[in-house]
Amino acid sequence: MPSNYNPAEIEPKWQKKWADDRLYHVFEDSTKPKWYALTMFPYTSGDLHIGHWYAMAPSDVHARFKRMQGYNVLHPMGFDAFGLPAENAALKHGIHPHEWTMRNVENMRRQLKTIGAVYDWDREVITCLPDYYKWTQWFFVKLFQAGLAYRSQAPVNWCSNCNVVLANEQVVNGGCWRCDTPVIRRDLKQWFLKITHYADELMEHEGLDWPEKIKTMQKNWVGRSEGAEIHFGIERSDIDEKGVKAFTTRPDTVFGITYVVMAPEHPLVEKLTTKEKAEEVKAYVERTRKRTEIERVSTEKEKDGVFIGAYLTNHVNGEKVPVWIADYVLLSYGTGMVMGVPAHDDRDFAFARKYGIPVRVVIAPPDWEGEDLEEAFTQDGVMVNSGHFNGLPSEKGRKEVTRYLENKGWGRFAVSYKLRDWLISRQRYWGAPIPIIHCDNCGTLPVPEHELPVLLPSDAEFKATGESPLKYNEEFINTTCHKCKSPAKRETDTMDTFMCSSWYFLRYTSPGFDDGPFDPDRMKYWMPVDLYTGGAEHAVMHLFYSRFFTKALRDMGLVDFDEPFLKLFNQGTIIVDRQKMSKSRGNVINPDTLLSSMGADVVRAYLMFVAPWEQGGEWNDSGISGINRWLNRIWNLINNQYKPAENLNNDALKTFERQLHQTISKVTHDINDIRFNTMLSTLMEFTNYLGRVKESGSVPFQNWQEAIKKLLLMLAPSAPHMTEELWQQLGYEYSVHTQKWPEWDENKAKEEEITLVVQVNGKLRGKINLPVNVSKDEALKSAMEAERIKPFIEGKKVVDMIYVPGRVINLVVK
RNA sequence: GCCGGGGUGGCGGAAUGGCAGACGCAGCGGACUUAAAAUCCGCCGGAUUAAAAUCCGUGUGGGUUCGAAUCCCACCCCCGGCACCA
Repeated sequence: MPSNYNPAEIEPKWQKKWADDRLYHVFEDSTKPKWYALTMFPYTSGDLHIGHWYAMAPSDVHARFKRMQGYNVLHPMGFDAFGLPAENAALKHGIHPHEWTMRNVENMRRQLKTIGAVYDWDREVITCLPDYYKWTQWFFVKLFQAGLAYRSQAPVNWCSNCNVVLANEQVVNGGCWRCDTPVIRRDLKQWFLKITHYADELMEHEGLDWPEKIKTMQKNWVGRSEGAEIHFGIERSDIDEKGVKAFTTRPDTVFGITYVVMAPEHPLVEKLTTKEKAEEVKAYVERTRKRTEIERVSTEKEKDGVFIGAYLTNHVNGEKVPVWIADYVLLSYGTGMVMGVPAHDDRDFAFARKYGIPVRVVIAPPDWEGEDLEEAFTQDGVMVNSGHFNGLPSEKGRKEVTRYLENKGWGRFAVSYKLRDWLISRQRYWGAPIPIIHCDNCGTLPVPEHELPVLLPSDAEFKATGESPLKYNEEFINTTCHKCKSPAKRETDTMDTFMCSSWYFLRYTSPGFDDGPFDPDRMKYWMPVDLYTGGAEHAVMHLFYSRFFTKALRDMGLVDFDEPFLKLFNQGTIIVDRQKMSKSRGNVINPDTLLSSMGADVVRAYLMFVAPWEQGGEWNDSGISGINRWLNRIWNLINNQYKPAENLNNDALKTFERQLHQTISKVTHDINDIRFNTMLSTLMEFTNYLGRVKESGSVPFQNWQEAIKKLLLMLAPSAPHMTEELWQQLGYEYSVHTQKWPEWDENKAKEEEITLVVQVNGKLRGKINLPVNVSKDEALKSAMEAERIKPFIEGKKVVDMIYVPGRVINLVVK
């Protein structure tokens, strides 16, 4: 009596057996090539939704495929467990962040297990546990010792809702990346990591198989521009400074400078401002301070500014140029001051018009005869009104002028970057404490290695006041200086959670290792990651930071590679009702209920089938039933006895073999190239074909059984539970997941007959079947003689014949 | 504004210079059933048509080619990213 496909019964059964047998236990096996397949680990938000499945299930399919191909595959899973939501939940519900987080870990681990992935849970990593964050702190100390971590007073991004500072990368459209609250500027003493040290290297993606999009985003984020720093003279007896610098990419326009603009926060503004202007300037600076980043950088807003009464000397022509301040000039970029060349910059042009500042043309537009400009001319041209540089093309002028300035001591070649150092201190509780002590005698000292971890006290009051909760924990804050033994204070800020995720992929290679963050030998065996999959939203956050970490570790001699992730793949997003899934919209698809009705295998396959993985797709309840029907069809195909017909012929068998081998070839290519949707449709087509063969019984039992076996092997990565069950029913040796991936025979896959499309004047008029080795002349002859074609060429002159072997014949007639 | 990606039946999508719409969903018709569900079979871009067949059809307009969804130019729309970076 054939059984029914009942995933609710077989899936838990096999998951338990695989776990009991440690089927997916991974160790360093030097006899096999290694494959490190990494999926971005989830944040411990509480519930796994279908979006998580969309990230995890297809990557598991690919990892399983690699296993069957003979690779020693590491495909680990863990939890990004520090972070604000834990603290917010604590404030809201009165649960301790640790308890909230670990409860979520429990639940999510349970849910992750239902996916049926090859995760080796012995390698699980949880970033909020002391045996992990000890090493996060250790890395901080190493970075500090290498001169890559420093503390500095600076204007920083502040989210007034989260009560915390944000790194530049975490400000999205002028708002907080978590809650969208517009960020404001605050002057605070903060810890930074010197990511700018690697600016040039981070722009390069040499040898990396990454999406163009991400590479471009990272390049733009670094924002390298070449130009010059130009000095201006301060000729004032009441001021010590003799000069001030501006950065420009257009040194060829220095003769066109008619004013300069400083950022309102520029340190010289107060000194330079004249008495008469003091009040006006002060008001403008105040207003700038209060503005959110969004208001300040909005391109919609008309630029405004204030003349501060002072003048600087433009060395190239000795002119005195007025000094303005305007909030569109940012202290954080370049030198915090720009030269104003209205004739050749759109912003300067608008600014000069508004305030009646003269416009002087120094790069002649084509056919220019000295008339006033209607708009700024920003392209290249010939230099005019520029002393002895007149007549020089502006492109050359950029170099010549800079060289001239350098000789005179009035400037130099310079490179400027948009990238800022990574701000990593956070004024919150739920993070790894920064392992630093402040001693009145010895200054700022890193905690010695043997004293790590600096444990996060469990009894801190975590009110979101904008100050570090640890500040008020006497027991935590008071310590002894290990150098001079006098009382000292601990640093009370915690680290950005992106610190934790910048090295977790190294920890997976040797979890539990006690003598360092990772076992150097095992790390060397597995790293770098061969395939990293996850969302594109981490382009200039996690992915960027991880590359920085790797390069810093390389320079410390801890790793010997330059890049952590060789191939990167970004999956798309699953949407519901044309919207992104989210709790607040109430459109979250809960995998748990799907599992009881259809099973994990159906959900896995549906997610891969719905659209190309990189594109993402819409969740559709009736769409998934198509996959459910298909898996049931396979189940029934195998559970109902196959009966060969009485008279078998060899041609039918040849066709059968050809179908099988073509399927293996197509499926292998598709799964290898991460084209899961077409891989599954190929398997569906083959299933439909097998259904017809079964009806006719046209091949011997032996061949049928062999084809079924290969079908199961090809389906095993996608539907691991069902195939394991059927594999066992057919009496094959446990487990289907330790079998070899089937191979195809090119000879058996080859077509014996080809179908040639026959066109007349480019229009399809018929098809002819011919042997594979047909000659050109024979093919053309057959085409002209075909019944369907004759009417179209009769009475006309054939002027050309195009023949593409195996594909098409095109008869051009007049 | 700039930089990516995209626009194909009722829907998700396939085909990246050679048969447009594979595969699946939905729909329609039929078989089985007392009936329904499930399953199986057939049809399923539009127009003309009894049918055969023909014509039209891949965002819009042009071009290259024997031949274009695919390549080139211009434009429109959608999605993602960046956006006073001097």
